Amino acid sequence: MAGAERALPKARRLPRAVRERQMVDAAVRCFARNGYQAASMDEIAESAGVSKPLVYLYLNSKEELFTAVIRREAQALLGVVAEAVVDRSAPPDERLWAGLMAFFTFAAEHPDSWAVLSRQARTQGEPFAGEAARMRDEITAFVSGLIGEAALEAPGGAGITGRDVDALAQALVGSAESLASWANETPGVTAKEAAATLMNFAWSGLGNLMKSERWSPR
Amino acid sequence: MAGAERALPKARRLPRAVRERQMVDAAVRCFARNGYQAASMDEIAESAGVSKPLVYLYLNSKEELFTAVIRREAQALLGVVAEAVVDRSAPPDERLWAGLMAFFTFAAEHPDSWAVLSRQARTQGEPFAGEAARMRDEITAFVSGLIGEAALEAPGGAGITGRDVDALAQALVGSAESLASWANETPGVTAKEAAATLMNFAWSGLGNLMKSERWSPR
Amino acid sequence: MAGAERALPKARRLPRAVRERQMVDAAVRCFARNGYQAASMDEIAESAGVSKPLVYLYLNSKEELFTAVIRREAQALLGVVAEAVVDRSAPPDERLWAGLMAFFTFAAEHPDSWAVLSRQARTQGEPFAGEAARMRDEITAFVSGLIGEAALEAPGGAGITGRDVDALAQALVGSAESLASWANETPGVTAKEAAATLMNFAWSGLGNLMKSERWSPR
Amino acid sequence: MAGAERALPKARRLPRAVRERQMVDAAVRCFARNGYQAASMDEIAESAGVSKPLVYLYLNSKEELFTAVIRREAQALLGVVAEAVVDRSAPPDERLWAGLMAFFTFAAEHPDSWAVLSRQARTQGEPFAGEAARMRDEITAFVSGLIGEAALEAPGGAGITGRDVDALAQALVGSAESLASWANETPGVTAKEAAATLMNFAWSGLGNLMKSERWSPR
DNA sequence: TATGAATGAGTATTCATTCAT
DNA sequence: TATGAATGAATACTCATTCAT
Repeated sequence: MAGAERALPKARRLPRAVRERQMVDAAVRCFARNGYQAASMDEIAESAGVSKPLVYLYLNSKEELFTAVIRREAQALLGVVAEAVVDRSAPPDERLWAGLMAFFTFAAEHPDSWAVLSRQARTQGEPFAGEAARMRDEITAFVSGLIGEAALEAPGGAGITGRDVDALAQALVGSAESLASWANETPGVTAKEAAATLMNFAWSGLGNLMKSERWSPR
Repeated sequence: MAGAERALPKARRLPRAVRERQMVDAAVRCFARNGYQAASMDEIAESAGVSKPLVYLYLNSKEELFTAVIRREAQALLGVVAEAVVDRSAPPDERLWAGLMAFFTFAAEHPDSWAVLSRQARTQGEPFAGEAARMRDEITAFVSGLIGEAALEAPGGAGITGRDVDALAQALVGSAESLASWANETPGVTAKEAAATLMNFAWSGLGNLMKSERWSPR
Repeated sequence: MAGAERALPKARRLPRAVRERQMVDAAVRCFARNGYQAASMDEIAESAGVSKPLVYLYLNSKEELFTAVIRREAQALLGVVAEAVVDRSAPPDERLWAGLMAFFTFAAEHPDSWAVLSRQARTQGEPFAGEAARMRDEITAFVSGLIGEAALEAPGGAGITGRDVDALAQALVGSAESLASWANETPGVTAKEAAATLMNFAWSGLGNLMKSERWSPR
Repeated sequence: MAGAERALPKARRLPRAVRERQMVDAAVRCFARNGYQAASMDEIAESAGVSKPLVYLYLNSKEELFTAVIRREAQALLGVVAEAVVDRSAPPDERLWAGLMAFFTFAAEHPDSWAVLSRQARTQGEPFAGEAARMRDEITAFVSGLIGEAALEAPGGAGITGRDVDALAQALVGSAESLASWANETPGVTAKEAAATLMNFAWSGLGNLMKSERWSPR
């Protein structure tokens, strides 16, 4: 009983930067659980422990808040992946492995972030749309690059066209997304397992492609 | 008085089944373009050429309408794929190829249907959630089956566990989804190309796996 | 007690046109008493005996509702004035008298209408602005016409320029506005008195002007 | 450390009177452009170059701030007009002329002040209402006095009643208001022109009245 | 079978105002 | 003297849903 004469449950008068972070954190949670439309500003404000006007004072609108969320989380995700693959002297398969590990680890450690990003990555109707899609494109482009590099090293270029590369990148990114979400909702699946599955699935397939061992109908 | 005093410009008094189909068609369009939350019942009713109360009379609620949409479209998609792979005597790779062709063809021919299905397939927050997820699970299970079969035929089972199989199925389904959406929004990409990409990407990868040629870190 | 088994205080299910009129009526009252900004849609809906959504269904927005109000009331006012002065063969003073009588009578009989119109007639900041100002300009132009006619008949045109005419019209309209509002808030002042005051004030002044009896400083 | 370590870019710590003037100045601008309701305290504080709490510290509330604005501007307007007509030995027409010149000059030189005053002069709904109306009444009373004086000098009193005088004053004030606003929004119209128009319009009309030359219907 | 009329319950957003320093 | 941080209360507008016919 001594001390603590009025337990202050909600820390008040915090500096703007701190409050702003709290708000975006809350928004990540809410958008992750309900999606953009169904999440309400009331809910977000309450979840952040502040009043609605303060959210508007700092973040201006639901749309800007969402944009801030996507940007921050996308930046974080891209950041860890980029750092993992930064060593350009490493062989492509090791770079891919490192990137995948970083990616699956991020998704596992920040399930809400991943939920927001993946949910919105393919949504087009919304007024903002692009923000998340842009990040996906960035990742896809990076993967395209990796695959392209590998193709160049292949004996005879393996007859792989630019569109082939794009399509393969789409496939690879799609399977990574799918695996990440599945891993998050399936108890006991680790980031390493997910990465290994994808590595095996993808890399050996790509390897065969590079050796011109293509499957064709009939 | 004699003769057509009611000049039915908008065909009225149609049998229930027909009206219902019109409504679900309209709903597919609207949900595809705007998503579940942003699509409005007003919009759907107008797009179907009927009054709102009629929509409620036949479909009861927005949620049930959406469920009906997902069910019908999922059924259609599953139907064409199932029919394509029905010949259990065919070799697994040919069955997979046939299934992929059916899948990508459906997605290409019914872009709105595919948009609704894929957009909702991984959404969890909504009150209904399951409907679309259920279909995805069904497809994934079928793919798991195919992969499992292949593993059994492999010399020594190749040391592939049940969860390996599930993970591979998730990866495969994810890449199919990603490729389908990419194909739909990229002019000039045909269903056959998409299917071929995936077949090469996946099947050879799987083939290597079966031969125990696994990639592992270090 | 007999009969009236469930006194229906609010007539329900009225045809759209009727409801719409009720709403605009209510809006006239509210805008008159509180001005555009301070009047709330809740208040207007309640005053009209309907729910807010119905107001929006029929009138679309506060701005459109206000525009509808101004348009309807301005039309009504212009209508009675125009009808009063329609006989172009009558001498100008009689036409002016008839117009003033019509104007002051309208203002007296529809004090709310007059309040809305006069309050908004000179407001410029609002997003719509023009609607009411347009009506004032129309009236002013008509008065300009009358004065211009009179000037033409004057011996030697009396040296009156176009801008003189405009200025005189502004003065005349301003005094009419002022008198109308004063009459409405001063018990016992009739429309006829107000019209007579203005007629004397204005017409004789104009008469002198026409005779070139101008006042000048020094 | 030595020397100007506080480089006060925005002059800070000003004496209260100065700050207060800045705030009221800013308020005049904002209220003039947007009206009472639409002007926001944020806007006013920013326009005054101070923080909102300071505005509240000095002016207490939006309503009091507005009252302060009206009072100051009305005082200023009344002041210049009163000074212009102070010579009670001058003939009435010259006093009126001097008053009108002062009025139109003020309106032209302080368009924002005039905008606030005229916009609010006839507004009744607002909670304060009176402040601006009071000033108008004061001016009207003064004009009434002038007209009454003239009537007394007229041969036989010209049969002019007290209410006639009030009505004429309303008309005169109304036309002055209208002309002032018109002059402010019409490029090239000078205060002198406006005053001359009104003088001619009004004074000759009044003169006729005094000579019992009344217009009457029929 | 079909609809025009109507609303309860929200949602994003804004604003005057105050507290703690 | 001066302000950054914070909010209660309102406001315009929307939407899924139902009633009466």
